[in-house]
Amino acid sequence: MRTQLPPMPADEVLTILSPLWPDHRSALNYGSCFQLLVAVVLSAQCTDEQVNRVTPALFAIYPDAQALAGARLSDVERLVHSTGFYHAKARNIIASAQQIVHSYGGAVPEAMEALLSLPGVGRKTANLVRSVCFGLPGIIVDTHVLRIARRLGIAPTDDPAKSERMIAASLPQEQWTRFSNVLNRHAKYVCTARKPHCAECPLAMNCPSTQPFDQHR
DNA sequence: ATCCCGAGGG
DNA sequence: CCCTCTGGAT
Repeated sequence: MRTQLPPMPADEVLTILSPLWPDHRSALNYGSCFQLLVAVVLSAQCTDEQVNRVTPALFAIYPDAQALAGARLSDVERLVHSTGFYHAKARNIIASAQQIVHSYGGAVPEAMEALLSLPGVGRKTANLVRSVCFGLPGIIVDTHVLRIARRLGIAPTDDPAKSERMIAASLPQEQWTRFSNVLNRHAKYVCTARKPHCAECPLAMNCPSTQPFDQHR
């Protein structure tokens, strides 16, 4: 009964949504590239707001890689507890800090392979840090971008790595970062996971996932 | 009760 | 590819 629409071209989606989300800076609070890296690692399965609640105390005690590299696990665990996955996150940010100090002279590296070698840093975190700190292009596939790209038919997959490749292939490199940030915002606030606000979405008319009276995956 | 601004391990 | 890790939001 539902008419199946073809997927919208990625550049067309970006053209329509871009004016609606002019402010594309991260909602995370940080005072340096290292602090951003830590904040992004902490944001896994957690809201930015919750991360921003714990980072002031964390960064007051451990402002840089040097300081965090010498931290005690139990102290860091207590500080990041409310962000969830606290054991792994605490262990990972300490180990990453140690690796940054010992292998990269205390500065966050910009090479993709170097970032991916840091414990707790995957493609999403690496692409975001490269984008914000170094102005390098990358598709930042978080759960929001993954969901909206799937719904729009731009990247019909649940595999983030595959999604990243599909989106990258459908856009010129100079639009990668902008696409990531605009789609993240739109997915977070309009094309939401639980109850998408299709009535307020300028793409609804051409979206393969829009159903009569809303309601869908 | 179920889901969520990831990554690592089996 | 699947599973697990966690607290907080809904």
